Amino acid sequence: MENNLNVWRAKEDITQGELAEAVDVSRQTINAIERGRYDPSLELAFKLADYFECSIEDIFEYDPTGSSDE
Amino acid sequence: MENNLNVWRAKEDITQGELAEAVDVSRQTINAIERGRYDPSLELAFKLADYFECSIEDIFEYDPTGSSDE
DNA sequence: TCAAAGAGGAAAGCATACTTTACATAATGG
DNA sequence: CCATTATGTAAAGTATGCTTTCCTCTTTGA
Repeated sequence: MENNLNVWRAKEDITQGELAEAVDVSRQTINAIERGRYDPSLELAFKLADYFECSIEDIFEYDPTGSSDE
Repeated sequence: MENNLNVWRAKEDITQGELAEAVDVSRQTINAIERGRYDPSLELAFKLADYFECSIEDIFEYDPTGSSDE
């Protein structure tokens, strides 16, 4: 799974902490997702898409070949 | 979080077991999601949307008011 | 010079998604 | 009547998402 959360965040010019507060998770959770340490829950994905007013698919790209980091 | 996975499944006329195999999870996982016992991971949500050739938002509806069962 | 605040990053533990195994019920058809 | 198929449920264990705490680096300002 890939994501361009940092790009969306840069567009809005907000910090990880601000985004974290907006979607009600810890700052470290946003950090971990941007760094690719893990994928968010479906709920958090919805919250992020809601915040940026886009679809989940606009932020996250699922790679069916799926070797987690290729 | 609400979903109409059973409707999509009915459209394709497949069993929980068949869907489970198609998206590579256990039958109980599909069952649990349909029954609302928990939400799928983002990865599984992508696999399901892929399978039904629709968007995640077509299957799952996030309720921001969020009291889990209202 | 250095204390404080702002930004990002990582480890350990807690919460939740998922699996395996097992059992129960209803519907179908020999 | 009995075997099979589809669904629902549950308990125990594993994997993964998330929080809390701590650390580093940079910037600011007295």
